[in-house]
Amino acid sequence: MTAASIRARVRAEMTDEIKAVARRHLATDGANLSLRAVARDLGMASSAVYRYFASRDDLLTALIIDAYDAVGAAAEESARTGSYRDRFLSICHAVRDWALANPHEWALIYGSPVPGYQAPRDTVEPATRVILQIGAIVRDAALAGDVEAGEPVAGRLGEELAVVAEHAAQGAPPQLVARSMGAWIHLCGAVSAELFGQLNNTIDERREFFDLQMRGEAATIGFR
Amino acid sequence: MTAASIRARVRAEMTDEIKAVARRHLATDGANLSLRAVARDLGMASSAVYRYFASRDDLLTALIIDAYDAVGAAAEESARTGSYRDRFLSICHAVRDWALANPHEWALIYGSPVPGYQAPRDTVEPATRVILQIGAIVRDAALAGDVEAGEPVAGRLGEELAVVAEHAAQGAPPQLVARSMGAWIHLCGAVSAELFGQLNNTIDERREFFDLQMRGEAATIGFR
DNA sequence: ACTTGGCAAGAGCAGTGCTCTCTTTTGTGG
DNA sequence: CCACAAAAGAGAGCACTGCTCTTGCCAAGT
Repeated sequence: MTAASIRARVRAEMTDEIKAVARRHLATDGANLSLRAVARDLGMASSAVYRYFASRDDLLTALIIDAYDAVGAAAEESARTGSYRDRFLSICHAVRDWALANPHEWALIYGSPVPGYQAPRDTVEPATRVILQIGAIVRDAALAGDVEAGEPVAGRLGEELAVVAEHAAQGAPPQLVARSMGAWIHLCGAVSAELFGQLNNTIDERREFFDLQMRGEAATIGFR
Repeated sequence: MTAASIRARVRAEMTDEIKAVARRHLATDGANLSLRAVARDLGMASSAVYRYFASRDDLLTALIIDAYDAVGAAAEESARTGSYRDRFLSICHAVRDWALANPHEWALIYGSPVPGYQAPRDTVEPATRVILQIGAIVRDAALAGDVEAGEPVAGRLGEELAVVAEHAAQGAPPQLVARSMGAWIHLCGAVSAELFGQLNNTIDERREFFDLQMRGEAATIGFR
């Protein structure tokens, strides 16, 4: 094995270790992650961490990308069988389950953006994994005639949606893209509401309530 | 006027001034508000601010309460005329408009909670103003027969919803309470998605898209 | 006139992100 | 095998943060 690859592998392992410890800190301290504390946990000087991440924001960005990938993978692993409606609901619950298991990482990607933090280009592609899956399901359902297309969307919004449809769900009617995005937004809102405490002292049957909302979205989308 | 009330008035003015400057800082620096920077802007020592707010969290709490009150007031000032459906949509747009005008305050109350920050009791009552209004509209619509009740919700969730209905929207069928809460959650999700950049490079016709989503929720609720 | 209570200021502590310099390690080409 | 260059780590230091404690001051009330 060449030297470069040995170095690279050790470096990658160290990078992963830093991220792992940072994730652990995230779970207790939340988004205001202390690079020095992470370094202490690793038994190294804080300045050494800067060999691996140019800044605290860079470390956060790495965690954000990982989180997007993780929730995207969780959604992809959810059931691919059953009716299109069932697949949609399956994805919804997979996302919620992942969020409940990793609440701080959810907050990192779907909570308020860190001030001054500008999402780098690297984050936009992993961020789209879930919505693309929902889009694909709805598109397939549309092609199979298993979803009602409904009224087209007029005006400039309609044109925009047509562009989005072409890029992200080729073959799907624009109005279906809009309803899919609406469902995705509602999904994010429902998970955030649950995680951020807006249901406290009001709803305890969270899974059922979430399920009810997503069934509502399935109906709005128009699954048959 | 007695001395005590003079003192109290001056103190209240100072408190308001601190909050005003803090709000200004919030708009530029985001949620990681620097008490020292606020104090500098006010030309006073940072320790002096502690005469008015016991901690940075206390100052944030005060801003949070004000924000809840402001968005609640904005919703209450929105149109009280027209059909129940129109009133619902009017509230939705009022909330969105307020959020667009005060994005950082929106992030403060509906973004990820500040780590280690536990919402005090004082915040729960102002936090309910908007959803209570939506609940009242839907309840009135139900009593007027202007909304379809739809299928009742079974199981423990149904019981919980009945309790919520009794407390917050007396006379409304529990399933309508559920759908109202779902609409409110979707509303929050839609505003957050727009403010937190999830629509960037995808949808520019934000108002139209939001309107489309809220009309969908109006249909889900069952307004006639 | 005098006391007292609220207010402000300043120093100080422990922590932070980040940079700079210096030293040690380490993989490798001669 | 060994000298060398590149990579990695360590430590001090800067400017900043939240918060506390002590000191001084000034005005209001007896």
